[in-house]
Amino acid sequence: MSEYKSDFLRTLASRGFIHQVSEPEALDALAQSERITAYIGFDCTAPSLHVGSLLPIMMLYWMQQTGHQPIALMGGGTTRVGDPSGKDETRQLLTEAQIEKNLVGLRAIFAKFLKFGDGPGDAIMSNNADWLNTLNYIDFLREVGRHFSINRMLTFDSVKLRLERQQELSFLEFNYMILQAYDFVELHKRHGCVLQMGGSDQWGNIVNGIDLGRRMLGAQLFALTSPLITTSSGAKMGKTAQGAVWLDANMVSPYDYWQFWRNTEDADVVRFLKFFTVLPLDEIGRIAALRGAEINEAKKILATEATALVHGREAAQRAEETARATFEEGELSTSLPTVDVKRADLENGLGVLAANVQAGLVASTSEARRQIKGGGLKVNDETVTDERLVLTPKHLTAEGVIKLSLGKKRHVLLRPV
RNA sequence: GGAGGGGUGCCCGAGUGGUUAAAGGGGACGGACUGUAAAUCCGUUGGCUUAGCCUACGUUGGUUCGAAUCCAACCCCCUCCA
Repeated sequence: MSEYKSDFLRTLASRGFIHQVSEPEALDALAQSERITAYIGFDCTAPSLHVGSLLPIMMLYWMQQTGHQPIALMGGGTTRVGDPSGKDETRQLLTEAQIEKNLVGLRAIFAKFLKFGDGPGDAIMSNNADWLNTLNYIDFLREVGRHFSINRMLTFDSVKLRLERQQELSFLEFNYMILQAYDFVELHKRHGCVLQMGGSDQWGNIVNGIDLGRRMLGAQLFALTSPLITTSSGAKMGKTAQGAVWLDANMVSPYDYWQFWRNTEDADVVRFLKFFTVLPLDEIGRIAALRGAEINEAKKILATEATALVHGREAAQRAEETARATFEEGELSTSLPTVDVKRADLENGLGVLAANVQAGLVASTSEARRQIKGGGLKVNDETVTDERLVLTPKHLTAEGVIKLSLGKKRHVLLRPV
């Protein structure tokens, strides 16, 4: 771990980002002697990135911080093929228009973590559609395809798994690894990129790229993968009942984003501080000394720091303050997530069931009914016992809102307009 | 192309004519206990205008007082053979 001499690898290693590295000594020496360029590929199957993509983004961030050049590669071309790794079923294909739309959203997120530009060390955003879309099939087969052995490709986990389980693997998907390998070569030619990083499930794909680079160009390329992160209780990272935790404020509000981190399991706090904040390690070390209920303080730091990276310091502090007022003071904070209701509807009387559905706390009136039976719904902090309760302007608090709560953690304010 | 097996709720999986909105498990949500944690325990887990009604067991028809369960056709998946 600490035997790395370059800032780059030392930083990544000490914060827990490294799972496997190919030829670590050579890469370490290279990163020490010159500015290196590395890339990570992101697929654009969704309009935004979620917490699951944060880890690779942070790797690019640290890379730039330690004086190297990161490339965020958008898989505009490969998204049209679909990575079979780790999936049982063929992935749905997206139209070009959808992909194009998604790319716009992703760009905005990267800009928060990386400095883009034309200077040395400035980050580059690239799109593999630029070279994949115009490939000539026969030329490609002759130049690139000749270097791939089917015998060997069949031994890769991503392929082997599908074959063993007798699950369909289309020729289209089978080509994914070739295209990804080709990306690496192309980025080496264009930008002198020598390193591809990614999650540990990408190891095989990355190594393919290294091989191809050596065969086609005689270049020495490197691979670095990060561990697969799950929570301590084994759950996948970044999923909640409401779905993925997106990095786009319109999809997941800064307050909800803050709450996501605030609810981290005890055992994960230190690890997450290293991954998802940029706090120096000695400070994290001090935080790590907290025990028992004090860990709550660590979680607040994690939540605020992680939120600040994505949504800005101001929004993070506002989220922290909202949470403090709501949970610690038991006060009503008007900066809780708010849903508008028509004033006329309220004057006519709005059923609690419908109100909670509108607020998005429950998916259906049936669910609202069940939650009331289980004592899980509150109006202005009073448990609802009668599902026929009707909300009227009388329920408005001094602040002019009605507070609806599901369980202890989820609160929404209804505001008449 | 031939022979056999199978498609059930968010997922896995039982159910072979009636009290089946469908066992059991997982996940999820709520409650209790806590520290807005984990573990544990309890409850809930199709929808609606909820003492009732509607929709649901691959699709479409049929048999029957009554079907997830029986029949026919079709679609899809798997196993073995070619």
